[in-house]
Parts: sequence; structure tokens; C-alpha cells
Amino acid sequence: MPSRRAAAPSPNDPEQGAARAAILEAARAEFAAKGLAGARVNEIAARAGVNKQLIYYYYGSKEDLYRTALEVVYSEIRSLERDLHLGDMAPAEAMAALIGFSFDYLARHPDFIGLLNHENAHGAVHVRDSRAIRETNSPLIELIARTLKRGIAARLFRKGIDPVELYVSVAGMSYFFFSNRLTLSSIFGRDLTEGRAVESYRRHVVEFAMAGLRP
Amino acid sequence: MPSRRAAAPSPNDPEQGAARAAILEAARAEFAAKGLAGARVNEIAARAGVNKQLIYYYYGSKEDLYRTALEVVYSEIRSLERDLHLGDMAPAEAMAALIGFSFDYLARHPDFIGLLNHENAHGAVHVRDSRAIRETNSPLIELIARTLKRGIAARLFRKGIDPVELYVSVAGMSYFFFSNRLTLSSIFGRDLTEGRAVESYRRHVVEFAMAGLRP
Amino acid sequence: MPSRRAAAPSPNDPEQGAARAAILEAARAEFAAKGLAGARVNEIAARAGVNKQLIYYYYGSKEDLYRTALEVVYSEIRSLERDLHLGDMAPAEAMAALIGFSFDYLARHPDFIGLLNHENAHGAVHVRDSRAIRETNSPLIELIARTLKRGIAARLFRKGIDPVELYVSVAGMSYFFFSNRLTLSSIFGRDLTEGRAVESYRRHVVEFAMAGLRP
Amino acid sequence: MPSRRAAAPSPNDPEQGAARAAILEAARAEFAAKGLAGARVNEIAARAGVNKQLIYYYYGSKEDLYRTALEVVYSEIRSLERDLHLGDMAPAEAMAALIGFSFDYLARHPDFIGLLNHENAHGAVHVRDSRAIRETNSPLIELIARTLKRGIAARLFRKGIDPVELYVSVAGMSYFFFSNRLTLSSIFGRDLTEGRAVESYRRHVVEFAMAGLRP
DNA sequence: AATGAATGAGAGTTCATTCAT
DNA sequence: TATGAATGAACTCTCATTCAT
Repeated sequence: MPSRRAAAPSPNDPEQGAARAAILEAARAEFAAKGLAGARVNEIAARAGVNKQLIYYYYGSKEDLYRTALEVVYSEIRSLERDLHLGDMAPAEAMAALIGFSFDYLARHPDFIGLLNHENAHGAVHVRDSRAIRETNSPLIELIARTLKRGIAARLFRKGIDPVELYVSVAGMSYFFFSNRLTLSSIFGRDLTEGRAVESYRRHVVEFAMAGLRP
Repeated sequence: MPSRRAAAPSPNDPEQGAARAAILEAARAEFAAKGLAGARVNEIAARAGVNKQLIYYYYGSKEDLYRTALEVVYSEIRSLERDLHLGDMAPAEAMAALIGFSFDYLARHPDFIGLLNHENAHGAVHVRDSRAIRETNSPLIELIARTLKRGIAARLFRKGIDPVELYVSVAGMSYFFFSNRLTLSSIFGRDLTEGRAVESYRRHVVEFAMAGLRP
Repeated sequence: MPSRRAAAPSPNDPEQGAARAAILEAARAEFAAKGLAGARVNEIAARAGVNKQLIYYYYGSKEDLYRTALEVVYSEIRSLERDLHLGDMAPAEAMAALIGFSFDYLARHPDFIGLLNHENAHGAVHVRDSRAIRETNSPLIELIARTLKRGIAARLFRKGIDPVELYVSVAGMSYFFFSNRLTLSSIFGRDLTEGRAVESYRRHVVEFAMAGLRP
Repeated sequence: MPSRRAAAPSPNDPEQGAARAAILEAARAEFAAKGLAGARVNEIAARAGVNKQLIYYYYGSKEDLYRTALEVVYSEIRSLERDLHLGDMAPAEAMAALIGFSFDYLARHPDFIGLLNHENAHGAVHVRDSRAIRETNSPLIELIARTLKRGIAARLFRKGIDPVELYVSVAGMSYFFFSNRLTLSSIFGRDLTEGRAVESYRRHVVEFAMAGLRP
């Protein structure tokens, strides 16, 4: 049972771990769509094109697979956040990039929203229990704090804004749009899933948030 | 004379038995916490203190009960929205009240977030299929549009802001805070569920949004 | 879920609890033959002529059903032990009756051996955890002690024999015969399952044990 | 020259690899504890510290491994029985030694009881089908018969005792004690597993059986 | 001699739902 | 209006075994 093994694929065999990776990929999609309880191991196996029991061979249980999927998703977004290099930009430019990044990541990774919603609905116990997730501290808050400070020094931003609260409100504008656009579309009778609506909302978010920062 | 009605009594009939109401109340909580698939009919019966079969007698099926719970929740929030009377206030005051209302409603009705998240995760099919929900058109967008217009006329707000987009971004700031505060607390190592954090964030949302509206 | 209900069958309906009783009866046989792990819930349902899920409805789990079966078997043997009325007989007669009872009970209740063997093989945890079994203290040891005393006073039995040890050795002679007669038959090339062999061994046990008691 | 033998090396070959022996040892313990059905191949492999597949390589199947374990255990006890040399002792001494041997063997080889119980519970089919076990005829009955005869001639023992029945009753006293001491301890509220209880019962068995033989 | 990957069959259990009263 | 009994479908997970190297 290789379940706790880190990875160690032999360099000669590119096929190594293909099934393992396929399972993880399928799990991500299935868990994002239906949550831990709603997801079907059968369905994950079918999507991954592997025998159902292989999932147990590699991951031990549905819940362990779920936790792994969650960890991978978090580690990916962390990695992207680290690549932003906002320090090289002017404060306003940096802040706009940050806001845009929040939006674009969600636009491209619908899985993330599904996984997070289910985590929160169930007490966030897996996030809380995963050392991997807790320890990979988000660099984002530091980035925001530094950028805010630079903007304040340049008299571009107001004082007194808490970086965590700013992050939450900015992320929330984007998150809610993607997370709830189906009910919103239904209720407002306006399709928020089509490309132009998304682009337009992106502009709104950046403008609105940047305006909210002005002194 | 509705007295001869064999089955399907209207869910809002105040004459209806306590059992019926207890079931609905229990269903709301259970569905909000676990979604349609995750909720257990047994659990709803237990919470309501009734026999499981009674749920089928009154509501026909788990899914119909879910739809009813969803309709009731929407109808409640609509009713509250109608009671806001923003037309009587000055534009800035009215807008601040609106933003605060968004926040406060979610703070007091955690069920709403649970139900909406599950609806969206599953294609919002019940919202789409419910005439009751679609037809009770939200008065909110009209309210926002009118308030925006009044504020622009008074040179308090910028031009060019779309009311739907404004609603989404403002609602999103609050929604995301409540919906995701468990994972956020874990990740930022900062308890966002305690009273002061909530109050502080409420101030931030109102300030930030109002600032974003300035010309 | 009636699982913890005592019984309370309505006096008018003799069919009441028929399924429940049938399940228990089938379980006894199945568990005795194959143990807790080896027994098949499907098989119990088939033997009882009921739907498999009814077993869960009534007994909650395979293990709870097992424990119940064990308790019923113990309570039956206790009840028989209580009916022995050895106090009315002369010491030698009483002791011989006791030895014979040990033998005859096992001869007629092969389930008992199967259940006990599996219990012992798995640490006797269910016996240990069952208040019902522990509390229904066996009257046997008391009976043996009193009979021994009476026999010693009448100079029929030796002194210094511990009643528990006497019980174990007497019960063991019978138990081992029934429990192991298949391997014994194979090894000694002598069929210990046929009637005459059983009768002959019964005589041997009573004689041998009574002789062992003589002063 | 067995060197070219492709598979199926004889299980008793001292030249055989340590892995092979380790598997057998682990199997013995596992089968004794859980029976054929309850034993886990995975667990045997883990206990033996070998890859699971190696078990199949060496023994073909779980059941074949079980049969082999059974044969080894029987062959060991036979070998010990042959080493008793009762013919050299006086009849009473010899008989007491025999009874003590029954007891001591079980005290030291708890596996034996587990294996035998499971065999008997499942029809003793493996004992019946194993030529190795059937053919290695037990020398014990012969020993008992000869010792009995010598004792009768010396007027130490009663006439009319069947050697097989004597063996069964004497073995049964010890077997039942070890086999059922967990439930017995629970029921009598007296720990029969601790050293003094074992010693005391050993004395009882020898005394009681010897007394039972007196004319 | 030894191993990691993979699989099919089947187990216990859950659950929404229906039956019968 | 209310309930206990009963059921079929499905789900997670286990396990002996085989494949391929």
C-alpha cells in the first residue's frame, strides 16, 4: 500500500503515477461539483478511467482523497499568488493587478469555489485539520499590506483600511459573482454566465474597489 | 371555501397544523446545513418531532420539501426588502442602509447562505423551476437604481455604475464574509466569527462601498 | 425505529414481532456456524425469510444482532439451570444430574458451542460488555457448591475441591466432545457423531466424574 | 537433488528461505486468532514482513497456506507425543505425566486451540482431506491403552475404561479451560488467565482425573 | 525471489420511499 | 392525521487474487 508515499516517480517512466494523477483530477471535479458526501467514488473512477478499487489502493478512503484534492487546490493557488511579483509595480497598478488576479483565478478555476463552499458548509474541518493547508501561509495578506502602505505613502490610498478586511471584501465581490451567478441570473432575468457579462463585471469590480481605496 | 381541499394545503396557511410548520422549519435548517442530497429525511422528522411518514403525507417528497423551504426563504427576504422604505431617506443614507441591510440579513439568517450555496452548486434548477421564486421579482434592483439616480443628481455618486453589478459586488462583500469565514479564519489565523470581527467588518463594508460610489 | 423498545406486542395480534423473532432465530444459527465476521447478513435475511434491511431496522447492526443472539442464548441456559431443582435430590443423585445436564444441553444445542467458541476466539468482548449476560449471574456455581458440601457431609465426596474448577472440568469433558468431535473422529478413525458413541461417552463422563469425587 | 524444482518446495525443508518460514509462522498466528475466513492475507504478509504476493508465490492460495499451517501444528504435537517415553515410568506416574502433558501443551500453544476450533466449526474438512494429518496416526491412544492396561494389572486403575473416551475427557478438561477461559472469567467474575489460577487448575485436573481412574 | 499495480466479487450499511392500518 | 413495518436501490469499502515486471 503506497498510500503515504510522497510520490517518487522513477525518472525513466513518464507513465508512472498516471492513474494516481487521473484519480486526483477527477476527484477535484467531482468533489467541487457535489461535495464530499454527494460525490460518488464510482463516478470518480469512471471519470479517471480506472478501476474503482484503485482509488482505495492509492488514497485509502473517499475522505482522504477529498483532503488531498483540497490540499492540491490550495497549494496551486498559493503557488500562483507567489508568482504575482507586485513589488515591482507602482502601488495603484499593483493593487489593480491583485484585484484582477482574484477575479481571473475564480473565472478559470470553478472547482475552487465548489470545494470551498462545501468545506465551509461542513465546518471547514478538513482545512483546519490539514497541516499542509494551514502551514502554507498565504503570502497574499503580506502583499496587500505592503501595497496598501506604499499607496498610502504615495497619497493614493486612504489610511485605516485593514488588509484582511480589504482582502475579504475584494475577494468577496468576485467570489459571489461566480459562486452565485446561477441564482442571480434567474432572479434578475439576466444571464451572468456569458462572456460579456463577465468582462463587464470584472471592470466594475476593479473600478469599484480602486475607487473605494481613494483618500 | 378551501375546506374541502383533499391534500396539498398551501404552505403559508396560518390555519395549518403545527406539525406542518415544524417540518418546514426543521427542513430549512437541515437543507441549509447539508444540502438537498446530504439532508436526511429521518433527521428532519426527528428535529420536527414527527413521524417520518408525515413528511411524505404533507410534502410528497424530499425534493418538494426542499423546494418549499427555498420558496419560503426567498419570500421572507423579499418581504423584508419591501419594508425598507428607502425612498424616504436621503440618497447617501438610503444607500448605506441598503448595504447594511445586505450585511445584517446574512448575519441573522445563516440558513439563507446554506440554501443558496447548494442551489448554485446544483445548477439552481429549483430556483429556475419555481414560479413562486421567479415571479416574486426582487424590488431591490429597482430600489438601487432609483437611489443611484438620486445620488448622481445630488452629485454624491459617480455615473456609469450598473445597478445589478453594484448589487452583486455589495452583496458579495457580505456574503463571502459569512459564507467563507470558517476557512478564512483558519487560513488567516484570525477568528472572523466573534462579535467584534463581525462589527468591524460591517463598518468596513459600508465605508468601502460608499467610498467606491463617490464621483 | 423501534430498536430499543422492549417488546410490547399487542395481545390481539399473534403475528406481532414474527419477523423480529425469525431474524433472531436465523441469526443464532448463522452466527453459531460462522461467527460474527463469517456470518452473512444476506444469509440471515434469507433464512428468516425477510428483507435484509429489516434486520437493520430492528437490530441496528450486525454486531448488535450478534450481541442480542448471545444474550438470548445465555438467558435460555440460565433459565434451564434454574429449573434443575437439585436441592430436592440426594447429593450423589444431584451431582450426577448436574453432570448429565451439562452434557445433554450441549447435545441438544449445538448453537451454544459455536457462539461460545467465536466469542472466546475474539476476546469475549461481547460477553464482557453485555450487562444482561454479566448480571444474570449463573446459579450453577452456587448449586455445585451446595451439593458438594452436602456430599462431603455425607462422606460421599472428597474435601478440597473448588466448585468453579469442578464445574470447568466437568463442563469441559462434555464441551470438548461436542466441540471437537469432527477432528477427533477424523484422527481416531472412529465416528463420534453417531448416537451410540454419544450415549457411551455420556455414561463415561458421568462415571468418570463421579469417581473423581469419591473420598 | 531437489534443486531444479520449479515451485512447491516442501514446507519442512530446512534449506528453505527465511521468508517462507516467516509466512508460515505469521499464518499460524493469524489463522489461530481469526480462522480461515477471518484471517487477512494482508495481515499475514505484514506480520511476516514480506510482500503479499510472495504468499501466493510460495503457497498458492490462502486455503493452501491454512492447510499447511494446520499440518505443521499437528506434526509438531505428534512429535512431542512421541517423545513422552511413558513406557519407562510406573503406571500412575505415566498417567499423571500424560494428563499433565495435555495441559501443558495447550498452556504453551494457544494457536493450537484457535486452529482446532475453527477447523471443527467448519466441518473439519481440512483435517479430513489432509493425508499428512490423517496418516501421521497419533501414538497417544496406544500409549494410553498400554498405560491403562499396566495400571489395571497393578490394581491401580479401574477396568472398563475406553482409552479414546478417557483421552477425550482428560483432554477436554484442559482444552475447555484454555479455550473458554475468557467467557468463564467474565461470568464467574474470577480471572482464569492469571498464573496462579492456571497452576491451581492444573493440579485439580491431574488429581481429579487420577481419582476418576481408581478402582 | 520479489514487488507494485490493478481488479471483480461481494460485504455491511444507508436512505428515500411505499405499504397497510 | 398519524404511524410502524417493510423494501429496493445504491453506496463505501474490503479482500483474495492476478498481472506484469
